[in-house]
Amino acid sequence: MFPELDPLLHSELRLAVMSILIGVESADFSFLREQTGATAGNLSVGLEKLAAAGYIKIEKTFRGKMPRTLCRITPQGTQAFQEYVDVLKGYLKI
Amino acid sequence: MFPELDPLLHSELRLAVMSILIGVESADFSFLREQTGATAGNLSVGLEKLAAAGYIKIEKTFRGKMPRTLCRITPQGTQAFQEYVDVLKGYLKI
DNA sequence: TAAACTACTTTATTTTATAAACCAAATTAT
DNA sequence: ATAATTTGGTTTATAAAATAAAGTAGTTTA
Repeated sequence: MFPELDPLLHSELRLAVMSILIGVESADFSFLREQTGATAGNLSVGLEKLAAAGYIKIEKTFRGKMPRTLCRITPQGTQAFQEYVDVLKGYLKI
Repeated sequence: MFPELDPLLHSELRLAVMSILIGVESADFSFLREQTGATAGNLSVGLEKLAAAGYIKIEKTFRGKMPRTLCRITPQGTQAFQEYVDVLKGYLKI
């Protein structure tokens, strides 16, 4: 009746991050920070968790001399997100 | 861009409870326990939180000699649930 | 060259969720 | 009759998570 909601995605911040990443080729740390309104610390931890699960891929590069953390969703991430949405629809009856 | 998801509803158990209650006139503790699969302790705490927020009303009665805890959603609860769904739709783009 | 800013990570604190233990009465079995 | 089990929960303790604070490393601006 109420299958489990992937706990990794059932978090306001991580869900927002995935929601952004699913719509773009890639996004950097600052952009995700602006869009989500999260603090840098929370975002850092959140991204690390998503990466550890294989839902996103983090690529560290430089833009000129400044460090830059690029994130992109993986196929597993896309699938997990889609599944989460489907399960949630059952909860919400939508 | 990402408005807050009511933290009281953004919990797997409490969301499941609300999802049940929104569709029925009332439901008792045992029924909610069966449907959600939650332990009695977690359900007890969860219901108390929803009641404290005014999202549900808890009525303690007896069925014969056995105690019975009846729960029903309140108008505020219905509204909060609806709002939660709407906000979530923004996250999920559905 | 000192202050302030960018781009983070790490650690600590608070909150929340989960699980375990407990309680009281009712029912069932011996 | 009484002991064991079940029902219907609450309370308390533990584990996990989210949030916030502090720290690091380097860059840009005044």
